[in-house]
Order: sequence, then structure tokens, then C-alpha cells
Amino acid sequence: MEKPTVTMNKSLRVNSRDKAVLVRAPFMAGLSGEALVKMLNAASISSAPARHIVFREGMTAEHFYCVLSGYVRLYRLNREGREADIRICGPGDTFAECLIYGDDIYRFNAQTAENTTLARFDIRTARHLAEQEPDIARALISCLSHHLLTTMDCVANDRLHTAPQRVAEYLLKACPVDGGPASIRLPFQKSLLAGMLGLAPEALSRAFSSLRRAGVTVRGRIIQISDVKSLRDV
Amino acid sequence: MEKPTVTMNKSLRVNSRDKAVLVRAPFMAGLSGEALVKMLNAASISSAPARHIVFREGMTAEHFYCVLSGYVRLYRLNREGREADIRICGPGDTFAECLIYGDDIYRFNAQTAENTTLARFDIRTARHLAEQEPDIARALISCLSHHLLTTMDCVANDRLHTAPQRVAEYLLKACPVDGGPASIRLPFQKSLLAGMLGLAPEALSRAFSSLRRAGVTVRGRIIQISDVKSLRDV
DNA sequence: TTTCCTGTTTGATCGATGTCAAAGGCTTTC
DNA sequence: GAAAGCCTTTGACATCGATCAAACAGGAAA
Repeated sequence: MEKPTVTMNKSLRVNSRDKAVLVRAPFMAGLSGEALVKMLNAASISSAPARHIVFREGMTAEHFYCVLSGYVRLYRLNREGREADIRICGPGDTFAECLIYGDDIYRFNAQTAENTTLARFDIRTARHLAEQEPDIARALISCLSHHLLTTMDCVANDRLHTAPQRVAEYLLKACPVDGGPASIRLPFQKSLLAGMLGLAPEALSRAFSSLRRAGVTVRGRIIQISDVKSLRDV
Repeated sequence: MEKPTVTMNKSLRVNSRDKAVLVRAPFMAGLSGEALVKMLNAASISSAPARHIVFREGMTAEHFYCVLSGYVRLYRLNREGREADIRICGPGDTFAECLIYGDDIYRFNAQTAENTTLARFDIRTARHLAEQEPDIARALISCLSHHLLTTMDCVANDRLHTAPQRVAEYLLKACPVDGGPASIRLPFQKSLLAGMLGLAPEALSRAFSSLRRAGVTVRGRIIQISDVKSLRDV
């Protein structure tokens, strides 16, 4: 049990690679010079080790975040303490930005899945910026729209597809090529992928083994697909 | 099978009750005079009978909508043709507004669940208005944020709670009082509630009957709750 | 009020996934 | 390179919810 903390472990000088990720993140891409500078100035970069609690459900929401490297798990608990992931955020993803005009309380827990670098924005500052700079408002709208669509996709997938189908869909999205053989390296642990797809780790494992007949071979984080096209028929 | 149509069945003169709902909708509430007038001018009111297809997944997205009366089901199909509801929109709810800065294609199907009146907004016009009027941008951000939170709740509920728990949660949200006995009248058919909670109608029925032990009595659309507090323990 | 239609409930069954436990295999660290 | 630790896989089992079919009930229309 780690105690909830608002501040990150250590602040770092802004790394050029971090800055590049931040500027290219969907949230900031398309910002003009003036607006971009304002947002960059409002950001503070920090890093956290794996399993660090970024915030907990119920805490006063003072910041929203953009992942620069690593992964963050957004999840909620039921009464018995079982966790369910709501979203997995990777490099370029923004989270808790939906609280910018809402209650001032986090609605879920956020925990790093591995060594992670985050950009942190003060929510009140961002709100003011969004009201001053139309470009920032536009970026926010665009970002929120995209999240909403993604999350609706998630609901539909959960309700419509079985475990192997969800895995196949993930692989197809991650596939660089469109037909023939392909190879993918998972960017994170399988247990994280399981949570992303709304599955227990055991169920993900079984889904993979049921995909063997569709030409999917798994060895560690490397996934070989003998024929991408046949994955679509799962 | 109804053919997909972009236009509603018949345009009506703006009813005063419809207008009242529109102005009070979360999307427009908080708009100042100027911005409000612009948005109202951009709206066109129309009505449709039950089971009317408002739009289909894959169609070019030209409008987004606000429900003034009745209910609209947003859903997607799997390969076998089974439907899964993603969201149920009631009076005051906005849908497809998430396409304002995205692809120009609807990502799900929309069908009226009963006699329904809708306000329709041209997406391009709304986009321009959002860029001209900061208040409209703010309203959009607020509306999208709220939808995103609601949809994330939906994912968490699906993954964390059983059918009876989801029904209990719905009843608690719908409850006017906070403890003691209460009575609720469902505003729509049970099959719609089932879809909303991600259940087959039979599963909803069984969930209700399993809630009898928690003091829930169902007769038609009327639901009696002997003790609201005990519903929380489900 | 009566009838018909549609929505709802109930029963039986099946498939899918969560849970627990133990064995196996990567990865990392020394 | 070797060992330890954690992640992952596999098996067995229980549970939940979907599906199909048929009985039932409620609501709308005559």
C-alpha cells in the first residue's frame, strides 16, 4: 500500500526527448506558436517509478497529465477491492483532462505501470488558457472528442466481442502491415494488455492460445502472425 | 429494415416546450445571449416515430443532435448482426457531437426508441461557431467532458459489477430520496434499460427478481423500493 | 371493456470468463 | 552466466450471463 501523493517523486529538467513527445502529443499537436508556448510553460515534467500512485479516486483534482514515456493505468475498485482498468495511457496520451470543467474530484485511480515520465498541468491554469486561447480550446475539444470515441469503442467491444476477438482486434490495430505475415512486440506486460481489454491475465493467455489456430504464435513479448488477413475472420 | 435516411420525417415549427428543453440542455445551459441565439439559429427541430434510424455507422456525418423528447439508442453491430447499445440518450442529451473535430463518419448507429423530437445541428456550422464564440467552445468542452466521464463510468461498471448491482446502481441514481422507501417510474421500456446496462432483457428481468430480497418490487414500469439504504448493500 | 399485439418473465441449457492453485518460463540482478 | 523473483501459463472449477422457447401480462386500439 503506497500512500496517495499529489506530487511526483522528483522533478527533472526538461529532457529534449520528453519535450518532443509532449509537443507531438495529440493534445498539443496543432497548437500555434503563442498557444504552444503558453501550454509548455504551464507544464511541469516529473517522473515516477513503477507502481507509483499518481492519484486516487476521491482526491481533489488539481492537475491533469500527459504521458511522455511509460504507461499509466486508470482503474476503479469495487467494494471487495477488485480492480478494473478503464484505460491504459501510453506516450502522448492525456488523462484527467475531462475534469477541466467538472467536479474537482478524481473519478478513478491512476497508477504507473512502469517507470514513467509525465507532464503535469494545473487544471485551473489550463482552464484559463483555454478561455484565452481559442487554439487551446480547439485542441481540448479535439482531444476530448477522440477520447470519447475511443471509450465508446471500448464499451462496444466489451459488449460485442469475445476475448479472442478483442485480442485479434488489438493485434490488427497494432499491425504495421495489412496482409501476409507480421511480427509485433508488445510495448508492455501482458497483464497490462489484459486489463486494457477488460480481461483477467489468465483469460488473455487462453485467448492467445485459442488464436494459435489462426496463426498467432507468442513467445514472451514477441507475437508472430502468420497471416494478418486470417486474423480478421476470428 | 428501414432505409437509412439523413433527413428526419417532418420538420415542425419550434414548439415552446421543445425550445425550453433545448435551452436547458447541458450543452446550451450557460450560454450567454449572443452565443445562445447563434446556436438556436443553427438548430433545426424535427421529430421521428419510434424505431426510426437517425443515422447508420459509416454514413457521412453532417449533423449532431440533441434529444428534446423521447429516447435515442446508440448502438453497434457485430458480424453476426447482434446489437449492443453504447448509450441511451434522453431529453437534454447530445449525441455525435464528438465528431465535430474528427472523421466525418458516424461511428455507430442511432435509432429512436419511441416517438422522439430532436434538435439537429450542422457539424461544420457548429465548428465555426465554436471557433468564433469562446462560450460555445466552453460549452462543448463541458459537454464532452461530461460524456467522457459517463462513458468511463460505463466501462468501469461493466467490468466491475454484476447485473443486480448495475440495476441497483441505476435505481439509486434515479431515486429522489436518500433513505427509506421510494417509488420510481421507469421513463422507458425495460428492454431499453437492459441495453443501457449492457444486459439482455432476460438478464434484466432476472436481476430484478434477485433484487426482491433487497426489497425491490416491480409492477410494469413502477418500481417500489422498501428501503433505499439496503439497496446500497447489493 | 375486450381483443390483439408486443413486451416481459420464466425455465432450461450452454458457453464464456473469473477465481484459485500450482507449475513453468522470462527477465533482471547480482 | 547463474539464480532469484516475478510474470505467465495451465488445469480445475464455479459463476454469470446469453440464448432459445414458451408462457404470461400490460398496454394500445377498437
